[in-house]
Amino acid sequence: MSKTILEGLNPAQKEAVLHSGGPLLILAGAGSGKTKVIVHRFAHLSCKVSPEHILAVTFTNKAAGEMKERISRLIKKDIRSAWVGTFHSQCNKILRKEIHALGYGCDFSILDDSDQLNLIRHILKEFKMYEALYRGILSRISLLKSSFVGPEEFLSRGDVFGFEDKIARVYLRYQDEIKRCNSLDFDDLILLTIKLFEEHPKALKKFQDSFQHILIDEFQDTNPAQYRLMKLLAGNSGNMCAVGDDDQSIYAFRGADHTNIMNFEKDFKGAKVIKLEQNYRSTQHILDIAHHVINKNPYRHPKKLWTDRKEGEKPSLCWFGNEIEEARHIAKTARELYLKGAYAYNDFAVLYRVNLQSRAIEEALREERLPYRIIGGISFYQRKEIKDLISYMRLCSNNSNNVSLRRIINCPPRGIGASTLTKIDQIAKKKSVSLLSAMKEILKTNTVTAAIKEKIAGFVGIVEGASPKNFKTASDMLRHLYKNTGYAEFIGEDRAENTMELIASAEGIGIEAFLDKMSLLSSLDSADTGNAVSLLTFHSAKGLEFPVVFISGVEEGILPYLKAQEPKEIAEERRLLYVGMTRAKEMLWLTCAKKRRLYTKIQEQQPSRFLKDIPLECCQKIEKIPPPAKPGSVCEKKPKTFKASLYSVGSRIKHSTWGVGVVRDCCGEGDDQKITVNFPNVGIKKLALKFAQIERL
DNA sequence: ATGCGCGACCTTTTT
DNA sequence: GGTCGCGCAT
Repeated sequence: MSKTILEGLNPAQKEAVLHSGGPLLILAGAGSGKTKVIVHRFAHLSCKVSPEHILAVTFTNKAAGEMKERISRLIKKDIRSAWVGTFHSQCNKILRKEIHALGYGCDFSILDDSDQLNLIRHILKEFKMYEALYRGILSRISLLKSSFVGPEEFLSRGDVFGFEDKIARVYLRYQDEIKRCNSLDFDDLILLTIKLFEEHPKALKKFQDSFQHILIDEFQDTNPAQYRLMKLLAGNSGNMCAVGDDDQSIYAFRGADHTNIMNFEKDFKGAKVIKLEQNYRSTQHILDIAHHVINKNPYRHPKKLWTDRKEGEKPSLCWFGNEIEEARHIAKTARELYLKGAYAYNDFAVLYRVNLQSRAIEEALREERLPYRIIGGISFYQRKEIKDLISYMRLCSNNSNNVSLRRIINCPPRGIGASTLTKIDQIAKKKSVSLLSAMKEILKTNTVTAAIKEKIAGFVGIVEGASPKNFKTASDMLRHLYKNTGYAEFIGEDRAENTMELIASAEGIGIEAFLDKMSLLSSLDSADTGNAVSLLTFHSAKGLEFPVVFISGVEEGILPYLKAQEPKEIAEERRLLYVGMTRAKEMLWLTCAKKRRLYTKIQEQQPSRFLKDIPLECCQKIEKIPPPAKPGSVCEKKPKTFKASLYSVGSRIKHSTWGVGVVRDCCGEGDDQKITVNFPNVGIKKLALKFAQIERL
């Protein structure tokens, strides 16, 4: 058993896995086998203590899922019930059992960020504050919460300008409001768990005893609250193992504090520190330029990645007239590599700083007929119809959830508008009850017209008729709601399809479990299957790797982004580039454009300051491609028309002698049609349709 | 109560 | 270029 656990590990990894107990900090460079170490360490520990006594936390469901799977494969045990999960899901699990000690009901709802934004907007309106900055306000509040600054304390700090004062008032109100809704936001999940432990030592003791070892992934991304929670749980044993890389800290804007890494050794005296510097992902050339970029950052744990893989091709740096040419070059290069047969579509990734950059790239890829997928865009679960139906469910299972009620009270329109809602709100406040209870109150009185009463009664009827105890599964409840709320008639065909998909995904799942899952799910969790070029931001690229990576827009204003001004912010932008570069396994392109269209303005762009830190000799070529001389003469937007060919790119065919292959290119028309096919065991072949004996699969 | 036009506004976002 | 909220008109 123990032998397989150590198999294939290098000395540093082995040391990390075998470390017997006490605080351990693993500084794991990009591609150094970080997850492997955590998985193997978990397996090693589980030889002595049972898996339920190990707490392993990650930031994403995806990471947690992968970790679970790899662990159970390694130790050949079902660990589905083990404590391997995200910070938020672990806290949810604890709080569902223990939150009554803090005066909440255990049926609390979890607000997602659109719920939070709606609430903030509502509060601003109520305060007659017409700030267009509600997004900024929410993120301020979240930052304050995750660093333990309560509204009262924030208020007492005072400030002369009054804006902070306003935020403090909104903050206070926000906190009261969600408490009244028996709801928790993501920060509360962490904060209330801390509160529980700090105010109820017995509860803390119980979990401290239970968790004999703690493993934290992506430690550089923890915020002060998350770190404090982990320190509490580690208690005196200090059996805490944190794995992270300060060079990959790119979430400071969300409160992540990578100085947690620096503080670890202070907080845990005698902590063992192990560096993982051998990289298993990239070629030496890629590591070299990445190192030149990151090495300029002050305050980092010095480390230098190395590899014994081949040197590979030198990364390329290209410079184009505008973002369209840049995108075309990327698409063309990808296509050429693909046609050579060396790479599949999903070996390519195009990375960018801001989502709007994807537009030009998408267009170019379509022109080249390369399939692509955008990772991390708007997710299925953020669609209005999905969120609405979930809100109905939330309200029905937690009648105090005013946030959900506000969302759907007039959706589909049922004649309960702003004025009626205000009336309901006033009554709710006066009697300090939930909005739904206030509506029921109104029905008993004669304070509103009969017409409005009827509408209110209709809504209350819907909610009461859909009590969760009436249903066995989440899908039953959704089906019922979809019909009885009038939603079915309210939405169009394509949206109806989405709701069907939602209902299908809820099949056989309990209502509470389903709601938890929906609250704690993210866009990145949805399937990433399919063979396609990936388009994604640096942020979404973290933790991923691709044989061929294009980094677009390496320009001042994009990377570093315009809004990054402070040295701290610039340092984070630099880390973004570093994260991007270290995604590449074999080939890496850095591209820039002289002119770039941002929204409606066309801007002159300068090369990024970060490029100056890369020695010339480290790059294979610096291509300068001047913009076309005559703008009119170049095919502006030649709408390429393709005859619907029997054999489209990507389809599979069978050849009489070479067997099964994948069509990589089609050209010519009519009798002249030729296709390029890659036969895995034979290679690339060009076939004339007229002669070749092929059959479509 | 709803529908429409105008203007402001844009990062990144694991939960 | 697209979204979202506001204010005005119906």
